[in-house]
Amino acid sequence: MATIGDVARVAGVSRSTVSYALSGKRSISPETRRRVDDAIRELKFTPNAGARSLRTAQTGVLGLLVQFHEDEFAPAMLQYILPITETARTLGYDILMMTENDGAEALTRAAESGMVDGLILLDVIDGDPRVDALRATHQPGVLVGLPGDTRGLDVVDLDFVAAARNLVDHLVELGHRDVVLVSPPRHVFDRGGTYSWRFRDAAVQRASEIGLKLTARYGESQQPAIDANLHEILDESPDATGLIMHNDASVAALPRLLHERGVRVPDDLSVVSLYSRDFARWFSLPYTAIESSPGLLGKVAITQLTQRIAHGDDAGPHGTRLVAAEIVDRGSTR
Amino acid sequence: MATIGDVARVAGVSRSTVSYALSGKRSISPETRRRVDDAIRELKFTPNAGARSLRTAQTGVLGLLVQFHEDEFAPAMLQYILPITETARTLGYDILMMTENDGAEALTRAAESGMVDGLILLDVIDGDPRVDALRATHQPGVLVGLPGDTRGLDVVDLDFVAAARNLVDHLVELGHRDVVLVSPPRHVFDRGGTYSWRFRDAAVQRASEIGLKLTARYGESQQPAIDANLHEILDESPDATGLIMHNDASVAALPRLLHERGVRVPDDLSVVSLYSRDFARWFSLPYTAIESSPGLLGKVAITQLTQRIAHGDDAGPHGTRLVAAEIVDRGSTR
DNA sequence: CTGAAAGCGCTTACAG
DNA sequence: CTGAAAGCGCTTACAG
Repeated sequence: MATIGDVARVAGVSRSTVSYALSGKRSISPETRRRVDDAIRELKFTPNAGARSLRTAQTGVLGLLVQFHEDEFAPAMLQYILPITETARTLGYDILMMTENDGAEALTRAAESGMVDGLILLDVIDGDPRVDALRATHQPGVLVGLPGDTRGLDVVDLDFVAAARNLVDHLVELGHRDVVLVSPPRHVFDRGGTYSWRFRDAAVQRASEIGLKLTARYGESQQPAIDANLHEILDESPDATGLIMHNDASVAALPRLLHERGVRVPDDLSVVSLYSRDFARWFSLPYTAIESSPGLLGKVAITQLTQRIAHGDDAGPHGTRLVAAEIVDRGSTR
Repeated sequence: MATIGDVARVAGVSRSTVSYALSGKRSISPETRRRVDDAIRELKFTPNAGARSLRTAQTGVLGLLVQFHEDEFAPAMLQYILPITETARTLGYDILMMTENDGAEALTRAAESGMVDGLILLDVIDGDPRVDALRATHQPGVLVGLPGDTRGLDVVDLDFVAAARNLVDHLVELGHRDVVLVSPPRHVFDRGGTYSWRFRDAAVQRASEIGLKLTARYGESQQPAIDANLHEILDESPDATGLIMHNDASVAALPRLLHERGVRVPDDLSVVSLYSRDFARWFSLPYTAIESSPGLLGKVAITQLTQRIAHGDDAGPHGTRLVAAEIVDRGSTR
């Protein structure tokens, strides 16, 4: 592998000139520039990342901390990972992906060893140990998912409160009076997945405000429990005319299950949910839904993080950005 | 951030002693060791990754090149990414994930800049430009997916030939005489996805050897084309009693579609396929299938790669490892 | 069992 | 417009 010294020798200039030609941080005569460029091309020179990061204390790498919970639906995670990786690259960063169970330890290791310039925490929950680890490192970081205590943190999440209200209003406007909500599994509530109760509590409150009967139930995330749970829920609310699905694994199973029960959508039952366009495509889901916007969330998160890396506290106050909840009408309600 | 010099000062020893205490490459007196360990703990010292990689020319990072084709089923990719990341960590490596469209350029950039010790190419096709780029870098690499020319390469893939034979034999043993195969979309064949024709050609050949009528059809990978395509295929082979699904997106849609058509499995139709246990779980797929073993493939690939990194050509001859195709009986045939 | 020193490949203040 | 030199934080041959 060629070094900057090799390039300097071939071009007949000093190493600093090669470095400045690369960075553009001072002006170079056209003739010198040409010779340097030729030498770089001839030697296929690429600056060594380790040396550069040692000198500049910048790596051009962001650490992405992904966690997989048994009670969550793994394929949904990919929707977030991909746009994050792509947005990062657009801004000149690569992604170091860390999937360890002990996310706090992984985060600390990446930060303390200077492997990354910043950190993205995916699927953050209330009381998430990674958040304490992030605070301890003094590294720039951004959370996707809202914890309880956000002091001093940059956070991005979907506006689940607005999402729940929108869906409730949508059904009420169509004349529904008896609706069932299928939430994430109870275990998600218990371990601090704030999106679960933010959505449910907002739906319950909105329903009571406008006189809708709303029955909130826990869903499941693993077969065969999903099917049994959905059958039970539907059996126990025979008069419900609307169904709000806030559960990835359950809504993915719903089309087949409703077909088995002979329930037609929207003729017999109006169904609304919350998921992304990609998710709808992968699972052939035909329901009107709040767009969960993983691509936008990833983009906002990475943009915020890179500005924090570049400007520190001058990038503005730390805070929470809730992405607006927009409804995509797929005709599954009436 | 504390440096090795800070630790040395606090412990009252030289920097080399701290370094050797860390690496264990020479013996240290118990008393010195204690003082060094105390200082490391006190200062929360973690060696700087950039400095270490500059000195040792080793990064402890592997580059993972992921590609997303429009004609493939994205959620299936996660099955490979996760076990690769986890196996790598077990062996002391982190994963730099690269998803650029121009995979060859990304690979070259990662390798030439010395960001990684080795490369994993996911979903390799025949004529894959990343393979040429890999050869040019002289970096250790492993391919998941079999290209046409494997000279000098370490390759890991599922044994699709054995998989196809197993499934054909399984159906024939049960007495089936007329079977339909749904392959990946035509576009996957055209762009060099060797798994598509390795599986199809082996199935066709095996069928002709043992006198089975086998109709091979192209599937689709995007709705609504998937449904239309499957309906057409089933309509045009009304006498077929068996169905071999070699198409992730189509098989994911099959349970609902068969239900809509009133086709019961296995009473009216025997169905076999090829996917992983995770995939079956995510999509509630009830079909007997060849286990595609993404976890095992990832593990074999990473193990092979790390040995190549450690021992170069002494790690044994370059070659192709085909993972055995095992059938998981889910009772969808008779 | 331990230390002083060289050097990995960059970037950048300093000097001209 | 350009160059010589220092130094980022490690590891390891060399010396004792």
